[in-house]
Amino acid sequence: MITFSEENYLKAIYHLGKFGNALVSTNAIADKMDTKASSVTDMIKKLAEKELVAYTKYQGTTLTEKGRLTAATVIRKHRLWEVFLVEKLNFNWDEVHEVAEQLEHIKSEKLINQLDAFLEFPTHDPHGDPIPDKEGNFKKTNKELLANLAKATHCICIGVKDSSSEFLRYLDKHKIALGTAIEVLSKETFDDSMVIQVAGKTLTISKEVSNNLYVKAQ
Amino acid sequence: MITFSEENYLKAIYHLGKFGNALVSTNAIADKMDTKASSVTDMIKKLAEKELVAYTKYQGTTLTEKGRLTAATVIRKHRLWEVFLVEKLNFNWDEVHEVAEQLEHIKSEKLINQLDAFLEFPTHDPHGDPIPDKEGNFKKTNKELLANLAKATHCICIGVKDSSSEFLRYLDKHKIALGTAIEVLSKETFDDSMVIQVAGKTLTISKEVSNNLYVKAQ
DNA sequence: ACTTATTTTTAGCCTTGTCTAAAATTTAAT
DNA sequence: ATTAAATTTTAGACAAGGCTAAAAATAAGT
Ligand SMILES: [Mn+2]
Ligand SMILES: [Mn+2]
Ligand SMILES: [Mn+2]
Ligand SMILES: [Mn+2]
Repeated sequence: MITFSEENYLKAIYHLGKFGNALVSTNAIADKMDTKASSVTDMIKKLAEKELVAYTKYQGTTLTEKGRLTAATVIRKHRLWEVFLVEKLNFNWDEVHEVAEQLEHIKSEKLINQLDAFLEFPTHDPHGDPIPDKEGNFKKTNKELLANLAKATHCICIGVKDSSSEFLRYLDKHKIALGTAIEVLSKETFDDSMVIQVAGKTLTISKEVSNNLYVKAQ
Repeated sequence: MITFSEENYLKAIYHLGKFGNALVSTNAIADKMDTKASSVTDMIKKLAEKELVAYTKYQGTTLTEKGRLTAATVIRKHRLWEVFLVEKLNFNWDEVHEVAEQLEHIKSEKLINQLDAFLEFPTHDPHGDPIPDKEGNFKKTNKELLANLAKATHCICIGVKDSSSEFLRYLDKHKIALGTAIEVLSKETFDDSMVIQVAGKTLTISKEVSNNLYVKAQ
């Protein structure tokens, strides 16, 4: 039986290691998990013992196939629950993450598959992140950061990089949601700010904003 | 912050102590929790420290008002989730308990209130048990055991005492569900078996069955 | 190449929740 | 009223998951 803590470590390694491939450092994990490097070393040993990660002292850690699938399944559950909270329980997209962090650890294959069906097999969560299938796979959509678009480009918002409550509520305030059409009116080279057209109004946004909005060019 | 384990102990004490009133023995808790008396003593001390139970050495334990409310809230969550699983995710009534044991520990007031609304404020779970409100209260319906009914009585099944998978599947097999009309055709004094009329057929049931079916006489 | 800085691991300790075995207390039986 | 039986608590141990401080290994700087 895998513990909540083990699942959280696997998820962190998955994200840090670009979906399970790259070597991840002990400190990077400690940072992400908000814990100490010594605690990470201890846990990595347990995960290696269970063959969920491959670990060589001082060199770093990667997920095994078994670890990758476990991590992807936790992420699948997290994102499906986020969809449930927004679509069925009227949560706002900035309120779901904390609850999903708990729900993602519920163990029941039937539960998650029925939930998936109940939600009509969503492909993305409320923040635009893809939902892995049962095998832990998902097609990666070609999204790009709004910051990288040229002047006069038309695009549609399809996701957020930063999904903090503060950023999401900023977007709410300015009527930017997934699916919202955006046009780049101008870019300021000095501070990388942008003037965009959104929801019938023009809006000046900082590079912090444009660097955290994923869009699909039209 | 209250732990999963603490919540489970409170729930056990709540059930054993008739909703929080009576004094509960250490052994009774150990039995119900499938643990050892020494572990119970340790935990009781922690709960007493947190003022969730009142405890005097060798005498037994009762819930405080704070403990009673905490226990009732966990039970509220458990039963709401059971309704969700049956009503929305097509679980059978014998499949929900294990998953609800996990879901009942999720911490989010908004989650449980929105779930309650989404389910349209159900009053009973799939086994006929009442769902406490936010204050931990519920009106107790006057149900009685089928075993106690006299010959020729008409009644409706409104709950199960034993909610084990085995018993529930036995009921499924014989088309007995919540709401099903039952008539007592005869009672055998020798072994307390009964012949009943249900779903258009006559059926002989043992005292193990009639002692575990709650009904409302018509 | 050698020294310094950074990263990582080890060693030892703590808390939570569990256990077994022994001691203390209460209850039951003569 | 004693003695025996059952219940409950204490003492001491352990595994999981965390911590701090010190040691070891790797990486960087001159
Ligand atoms: Mn999230
Ligand atoms: Mn998300
Ligand atoms: Mn249940
Ligand atoms: Mn139930």
